[in-house]
Amino acid sequence: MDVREALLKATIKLFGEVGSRGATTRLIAQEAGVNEVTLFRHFRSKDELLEAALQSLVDIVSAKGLPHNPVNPAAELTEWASDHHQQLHKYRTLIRKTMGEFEEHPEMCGCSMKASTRIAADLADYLKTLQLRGLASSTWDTHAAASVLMGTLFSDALGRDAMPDRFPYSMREAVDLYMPLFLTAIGVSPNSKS
Amino acid sequence: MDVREALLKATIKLFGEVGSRGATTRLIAQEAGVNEVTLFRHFRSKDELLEAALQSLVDIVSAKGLPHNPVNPAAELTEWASDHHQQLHKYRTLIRKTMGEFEEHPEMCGCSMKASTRIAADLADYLKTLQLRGLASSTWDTHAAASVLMGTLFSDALGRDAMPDRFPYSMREAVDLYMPLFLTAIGVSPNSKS
DNA sequence: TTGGCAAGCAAGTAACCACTTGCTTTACCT
DNA sequence: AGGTAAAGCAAGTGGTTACTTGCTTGCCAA
Repeated sequence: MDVREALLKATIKLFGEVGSRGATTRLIAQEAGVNEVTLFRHFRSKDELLEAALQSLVDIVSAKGLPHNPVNPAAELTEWASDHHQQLHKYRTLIRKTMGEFEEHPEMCGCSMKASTRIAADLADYLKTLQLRGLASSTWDTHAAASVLMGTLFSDALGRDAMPDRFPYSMREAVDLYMPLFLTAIGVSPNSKS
Repeated sequence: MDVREALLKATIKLFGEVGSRGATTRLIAQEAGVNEVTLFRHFRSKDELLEAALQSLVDIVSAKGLPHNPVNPAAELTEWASDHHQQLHKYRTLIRKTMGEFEEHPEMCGCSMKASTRIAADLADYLKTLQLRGLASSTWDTHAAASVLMGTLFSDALGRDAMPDRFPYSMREAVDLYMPLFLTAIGVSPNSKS
């Protein structure tokens, strides 16, 4: 397998476990199964490696999008939320580290932040379409509603393992508990079927 | 002023800025205006200092509670949310670092997690009371509803500075945009006045 | 005046870090 | 067989880290 790819993969894994300062070049090289010197032959510095690793991850993780033409808002939003929730949970340790190091490595975190911003914009667009077509009530702000749903999923996926008492229901039940609340909030009938 | 207190304060400030690995004993001592050796005369190790510092902070930060007897749910929840939102935003860098180092220092983060869990339980209790007294609908789970509100405020307070595009409204407007959505979700009239 | 305690200060220790250098080995291509 | 490029390996460099040691200074009370 490609050495460069193995280094990127090892970097992502270790970064998620011990952060950028804990992920030493020695550990990364060992995890990738290559010599430490080889690491510096492929990347000029550790910072360059970190940035490339996070960038490669953002390229890989492309979330499923919402349909451009809403047909069954309740079903479409629920499926989207479930998928987004799982993605967040899968990368929760990485996301936590990235957030924690935002002040120190803003350029490194920038790419993941952009991904999140794009997803939020897509969701807000979808919600706007629902309003325009009369499939939802029009008394609320689309960006605010998108923040409510994404914030709920985000804090659940990231806080669930650290604070089990705060989430006394399984990951699978979670979305089913959140969605009726959200759909009621935006005035979409939870029972509609196509 | 007390040396020990100055060290705790400096530790909290630096931890919020550069994390536990970045907050070196040299920096902490310099920030506190004492000699580095003095630091080790007051605390056996850096870890002991970090734990004491976070513990002291949790003792200081005691959030305003919700009333035991709901009178005006919309007003009471809005005031509580605004207060909680401001607290989260004030300590956002510290919270980010704490989350990022959860895997490495679980015992250190445990105290702040407990605080969050207690606040969530209080909110869930309040919401349960609303249901029992017929002040809200009863079709939703109280813990899930608490997670929706707290998750929304949490991700806004922590993500606002990193992703300004995702939150195209000011911090003061934010709660006013979120609350109508949440109150609608739990079946509380947003317009009720006492 | 004297004793004790808290803090300052200079220096040092052992470990670890990112990164470099010089050289050898392996593998593949013609 | 021979040439080339990539990887391994041992060793080292300069810097930083947590933490220690030995000694001096200042202050307050008996």
